[in-house]
Formats: sequence, structure tokens, C-alpha cells
Amino acid sequence: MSEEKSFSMSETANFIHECIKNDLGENTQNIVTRFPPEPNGYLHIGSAKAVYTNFRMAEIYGGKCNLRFDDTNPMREDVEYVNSIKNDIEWLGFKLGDRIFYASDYFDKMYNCAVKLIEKGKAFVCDLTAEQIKEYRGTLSTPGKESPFRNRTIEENLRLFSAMKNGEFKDGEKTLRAKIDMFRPNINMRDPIIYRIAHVTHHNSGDKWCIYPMYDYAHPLEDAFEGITHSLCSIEFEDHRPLYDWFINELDFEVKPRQIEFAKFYIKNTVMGKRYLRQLVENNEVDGWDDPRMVTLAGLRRRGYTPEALRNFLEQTGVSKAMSVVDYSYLEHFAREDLKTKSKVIMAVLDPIKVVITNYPEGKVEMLEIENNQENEAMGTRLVPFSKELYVERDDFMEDAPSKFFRLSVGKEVRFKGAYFITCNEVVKDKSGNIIQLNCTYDEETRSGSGFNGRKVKGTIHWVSAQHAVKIEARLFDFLVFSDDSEQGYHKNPSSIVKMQNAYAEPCVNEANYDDRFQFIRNGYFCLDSRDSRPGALVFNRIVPLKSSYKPE
RNA sequence: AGGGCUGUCGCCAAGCGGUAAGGCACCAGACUUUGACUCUGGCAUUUCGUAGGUUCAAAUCCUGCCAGCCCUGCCA
Repeated sequence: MSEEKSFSMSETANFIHECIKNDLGENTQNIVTRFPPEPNGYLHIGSAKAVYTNFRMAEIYGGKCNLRFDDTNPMREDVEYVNSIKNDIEWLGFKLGDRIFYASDYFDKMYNCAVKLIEKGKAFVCDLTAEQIKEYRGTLSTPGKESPFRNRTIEENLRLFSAMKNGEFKDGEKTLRAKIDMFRPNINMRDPIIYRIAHVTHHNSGDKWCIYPMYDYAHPLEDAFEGITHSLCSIEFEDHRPLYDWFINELDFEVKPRQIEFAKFYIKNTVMGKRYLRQLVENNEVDGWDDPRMVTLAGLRRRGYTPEALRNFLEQTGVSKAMSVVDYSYLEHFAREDLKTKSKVIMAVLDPIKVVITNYPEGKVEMLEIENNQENEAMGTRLVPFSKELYVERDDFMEDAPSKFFRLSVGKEVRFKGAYFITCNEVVKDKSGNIIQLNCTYDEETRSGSGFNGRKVKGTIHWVSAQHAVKIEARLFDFLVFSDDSEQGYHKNPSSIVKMQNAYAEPCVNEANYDDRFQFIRNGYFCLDSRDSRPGALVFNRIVPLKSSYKPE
């Protein structure tokens, strides 16, 4: 990554930079941040912002960032997710090394801290049922009331908590609660539950525990245990900060981590919620967590987005406290910009129509040399076969063309990219009137590279030699949903994927690797589908189309 | 007896009392063997959610109002 550019995050997120500098003074390199996902799903582009913000801040100041699996609720977690999360973060370009931690590794320390709180008279074992606790909590606008078990003796609390740990009670029978204040307007402070009983096998700690700490209790402790200086999280946790600070203070940690919140972002016409993504996967509405239409990192990767494009997007999109809804076109911009000079530019015809060059010798094949990327000469050239029968894009022909149509039409001359000027003379139709072939002639003089300068032509179109072309499938994507004013806020797009199964590409695609990206000239950027493409049956995903200022009438 | 946070161009976003950066999108033009790229120009001054106030001076400070988001899981 380029260093000049990489500092632009310091042009935004200034409220974070200010805190860091105030707290650390000259020693900003001591910063330690963390990204703490619960391993209960795949990372998506929204989570990537939290990944990026935490890792990037540490990177900017030369500090450290931990990946910590916040696995305090065993009923919804799975190792499949821990592996995908590690993989996705490294794919984004952040080195994890020995900085991978598990909240579940701290269960002993957390238990001891809870005992300490009980001993200080700051926590108690409560027998209220879930419904009662809800009732006692009060509402947004009315205060709560105190639990009748709030004033148990320290000795009794200690004995009961130990019994909870030893499995003497059933799920839900008892909880451990912090003793704070049932009358606070901030509901998080109304004697929050800090331990619950769950006789469930944990993916990491197995059956060692049947009590598990709640997020609000576990999180500040995890941060403190790891020496986190700045805990950068999304803004819905702002109301939890007083509780976070309460635990840090009550437990007398030497270094006090500080929580700073930033706003989440949304993308227009995109549902990012984990619940929704999971539902799409479970209902088989998509082809897994890595479906190219999904905004999971796995999906974006399979779609062909590069980590550089994502990082630039996250960088430029900024970090603030104001909720934002970013246009998808902003993401697309960074994808094109990244791919522009590093992709081989080749020709593929997605929706073919046959062209016969009537005055071109039967059986003749010319190998034309065409540059791989006009803006990057280092990418060299390749040889592309040209022959009597070609395919061009159906869209590139029009029978009754308006004057602003610079492509093929009867009587009009256009340039075939890297080849000759071609004039269309005749349209061949089948019985039902569908165009099945265009008969054209070429002008030998106009061969590309010959220096021909006799006349100019307005349009250049791409083509592929019929006998040499490789038949491919090209998949074109659109939004899974469109935003609307309905109650749920969106409706499904019935045509979010279009499979062009009769597409043809230059022979060179046979040598394509899974991590290659191509520009199919005038059609957009494509890459092989890592799941469905195989030799002999290539499947390409369109990463992003090219921009176009052409407006059909 | 509700609390917290946020409002600067269509979308992001700088701005921290001295007279509205930048990017995306869009529009116009130039160039072009991709209608791409690139380049040039345009794009918030009856203006910073709104109404008042303080000040020589306000997007920046104060007050009221309005709008949006979050909070009543033994989820994170």
C-alpha cells in the first residue's frame, strides 16, 4: 500500500485520532486495538469497516491490533466461522500472526473477577425468572424496581455462584447480576445480568463451563486482560460505555481501556444484516455465504473484488459518528480504479451474432497482435486470430440506426478492434424475422498497425473468431434487493443474476487462473468463478461493468 | 422519568469563531483503435436541519424547536 495515500484515514475519524493522541501523548505507538467478532456468521462489508478501523488505526501509529473471538455464547457459534473470519481478515491484508485470542480462554479469570465483585458487594445471585427480570427492569420511560434477592449476603452469593458454576442449577434458574442502580435512565445500568447458566458444549472450552459471561461484562475484561488501549466499536454500544467503565473501575485494572464508538454504514440497495444473509443462505436463495451477489467478504472475493479495492473503499468512505448510506457506485469506482491498469484487456462477446466477411479468403487465419493493456505497456501484447467468420455483440448492430449510433448498421463502416474497417452490407434473417447473420466486407488496406490514414471511422467494436473462440458462461449480477419505502425497507430483485451461457471469448482465456482478472473490452471486468468454473467449461463472473456515456434514444 | 447519539451539495466527507477542502455521481467539451481511460470546465454566497441569540465576524459559541438512528435479550 502506498504510504502517502494510506494516511488519509487521519483526515477523517478525527475524533478518534484526538482521543488517541490525548491518551497516549508521545507514545502513540503503544496503541493496542482489537476486532472482536462473535464467530456466528461470515464477515460482511459492514464488519469489514470495524476490522479496517481497528487494524488500520494500529497500523497508522505502529501499534498492535488483536483479533479476538468473542465466543461467550456457545449456542450460536461454530469453528466454521472462526476459520472464515481469520481467512477474510488476512485476505484484506492484515497480518494476524500471534495476535489471535479467544474470550473463552479467559473464562477462569472472568470467574475470579466475578467473585471479586461479589466480595465487594457489587454483584448478587438473582432467582428471578426471565419474565420477572424483564418486568423488574422497567421500561424506556419508567424506572425499574429492585430484585428481592438484591440484598443477599456476600457469603450466600459466593456459595450460590459457586453452585451455579458447579452445575447445581438448571438453565435459567439463576443469574449473577451486577448491583448498580435500577433507577437509571440508561437501562444497561439497571442491575445487568453478567452470568447466565447454559448447559451447552462450547466449541473451545468444551464442557468445562455451564455458566457463561454476558457481553457487557466480558468485553471490558477481555480488553483489559489484553492491554487494549482503544476499543473502537460501532455506535450502538455508546449506551453501554458507562457499564464498560463501571466494570473497569470496580475491578481496578491498572491500564484502563477506552471505548470509542463510530457510526456503521449502510450501502444503498443492499441488506447487510447477518440475520438476513443467513436466511438467504439457509433458504437456498443464494449459492452459499460466498454467492457473488452477497456483500460478505467471501462473496465479494468470489465476485472478483480485490482486497485493495475494498481497502480503498473503506479508507475513502471515512469514519464519523453520523449514520451513512453509501452509494454502491462508490464501491464500483474503487474496483474499476484498482483493476484498470492491472487487468489484461481482451475481447469476449456475451450475446453473439455471426458476421461473415464475404470478401475474406476462405480458410485464411491471421494472428493479429493486440496490446494487453493500453495504459500499461509492460503487460505486453498477444496474438488474436481473425478469420472469415466472427461473432460480434448483438447490441452492436442496429437495423434502423439513428445518426448517433456509431456501430454496425447496413451501409456503415466501423473498425473491428485490432483488425480492419468492416462494412455491413446485408442482414440475414430466419423465417420468423430474427437476425441470424450479418454479411460484411473488409478493406485490406485498413489493417490495424498498417498506418492507414485514408479515412476515419467513428466506432470500434470488439469481436471474436468463430472457429477459434472459447465458449464460456458469463454471469452478470445486479442487486439482490432494491430499497423502497415498505415496512421492511426493500423488495427482492427477481433478476439479480443473468447467466449468458452462449458467450464466446478469445482463446487466451483457456490459460486463465482463478486469481486473474480480465477486462472484457466494453463489457466490464471479469474473473473466473472459483466454485463453478472448470477447464473446458469456463464460468466468468462480472465484477463490475464499465462506465458508459452512450445513451440509446 | 425516558436516555444517548447524529444532522455540511444526489451520496460520503473536511471544517474546531475570520468568511464552505476533497472524492463519488451528474452535466458540458476535448482526446480516443474500448461511447472505457485520460484531460478541461461546471456543480453549496438568498449556503451548513430550523428559528432566535452572542459577536466587528458564526457551519463553528448559546437557547428553543424539527428530523433521523440506537436502547426495555438470561444476544453480541
